[in-house]
Amino acid sequence: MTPQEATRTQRIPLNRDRVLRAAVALADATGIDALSMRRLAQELGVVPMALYKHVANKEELLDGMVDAVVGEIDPPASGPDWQRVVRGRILSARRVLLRHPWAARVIESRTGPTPAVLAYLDSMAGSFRDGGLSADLTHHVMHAMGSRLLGFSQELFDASGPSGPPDPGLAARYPHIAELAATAAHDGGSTVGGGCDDQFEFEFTLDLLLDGFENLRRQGWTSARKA
Amino acid sequence: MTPQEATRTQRIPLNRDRVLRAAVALADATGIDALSMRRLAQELGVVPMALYKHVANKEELLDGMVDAVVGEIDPPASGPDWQRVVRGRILSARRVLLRHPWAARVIESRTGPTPAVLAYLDSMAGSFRDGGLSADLTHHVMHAMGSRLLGFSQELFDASGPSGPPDPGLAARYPHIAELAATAAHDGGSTVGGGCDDQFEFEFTLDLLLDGFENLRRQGWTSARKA
DNA sequence: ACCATAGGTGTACGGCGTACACTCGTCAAG
DNA sequence: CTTGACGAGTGTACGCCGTACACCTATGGT
Repeated sequence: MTPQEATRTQRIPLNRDRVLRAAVALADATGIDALSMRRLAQELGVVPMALYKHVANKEELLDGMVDAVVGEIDPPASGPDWQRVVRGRILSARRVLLRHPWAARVIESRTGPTPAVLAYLDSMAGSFRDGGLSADLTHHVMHAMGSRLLGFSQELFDASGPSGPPDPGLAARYPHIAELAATAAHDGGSTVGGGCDDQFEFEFTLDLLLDGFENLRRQGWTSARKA
Repeated sequence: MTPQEATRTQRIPLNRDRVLRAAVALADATGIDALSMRRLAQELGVVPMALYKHVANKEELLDGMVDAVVGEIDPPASGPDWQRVVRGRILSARRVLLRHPWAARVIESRTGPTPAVLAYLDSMAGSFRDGGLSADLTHHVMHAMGSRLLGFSQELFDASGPSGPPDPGLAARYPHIAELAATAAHDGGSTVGGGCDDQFEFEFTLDLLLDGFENLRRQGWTSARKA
């Protein structure tokens, strides 16, 4: 086999998707700390700088990996019981994050939410709204779920729009998020800026859990596992 | 001023505490990504390798920083109302983590819990026990709180003892944690190893929140802020 | 007066992300 | 068929990182 033939057969010319998939696979196999541009390039049989024709830099690579992983989460089921719908979706998200143990930390390390994350959050908010929760309640409920159960940390929400007037068209793409942002904006409570009252959100979740715990305590709750 | 005098006056010979405090201050001021051994050494007017006489490596430096920060959390107040006690303590922890925005991520990135974190968790568990919650319920409640509200992620708990028989003496130092570990061990449910049933803990929290949300919804809950 | 020791130094290595200039294969226009 | 633009992959190089290792030097106990 001549070198040219060898070259010709192995060229499958490498596109952004192949790069992202290889990156996810490498992170799954060897951990996120072992994922370097150089190592990834080697895995793809290519020189490190070749990757930069497909991703701008490592940050964008990580963004792409996050989107790939979040894209694995099942779409919401349909049904009349909103708790069932939300529960199933979140358990699907949890399964995805268990498949990619590095993902939760990477998601939390992103400075701004990526499109797939926004879409996921938007559709989740939609499930609450469809279940009959008010936009107001949905807003706080989303914050509460952000307390790790969604896999995403709190700050993710705030980062969505710190700059000036909201991008029109964003409301069209993510209607539920836009609705939540609106409710946050027009109840000009304790915060000065346009953002959410983080302190309120935190205490909302905290008190909800504490009351729940107290109820369980009063009922003499026990985990009742089959021993 | 001779060089010797200059040397003598500026020598405050640098100990582990000064290193840790400088590291925390540097991370507070410039962000955790800008905290490098070289930069920190420069801040202390010293050559990079000098730091290694006081911390074994960067991981241990980060451990030390975590302990320093967690040590800032107020001790639990005393009082008959356990919800008040826990609430106050957690809000203190939150204030600390807001003062050191890098800390939450660093804490979650540690592979094993540091002594101050263990002490904090132990004393928190003690507050629940003192409030009358059973050891069993306290166990799950701690997991639920670990869902970000404590500032620490879930996995922190599991890491506490994956290896063999538990260290005797640890039970003496952290009695409540030992108690929780015991309840986890002897209800040999769905898990094979000695650890917790993560799935159960996750769903426990999830269902608690969901039921809380549904109750709020039924009551037509509204955030009732003074507009 | 001696020397062990603890704290600080200097040099060096391998790995990282990536800027920049290049080569080379492909393909459309002349 | 020639040409030349262009996109994909290359090679070299820079500055940062953590840290191993050998060295110096002041201090304090004998």
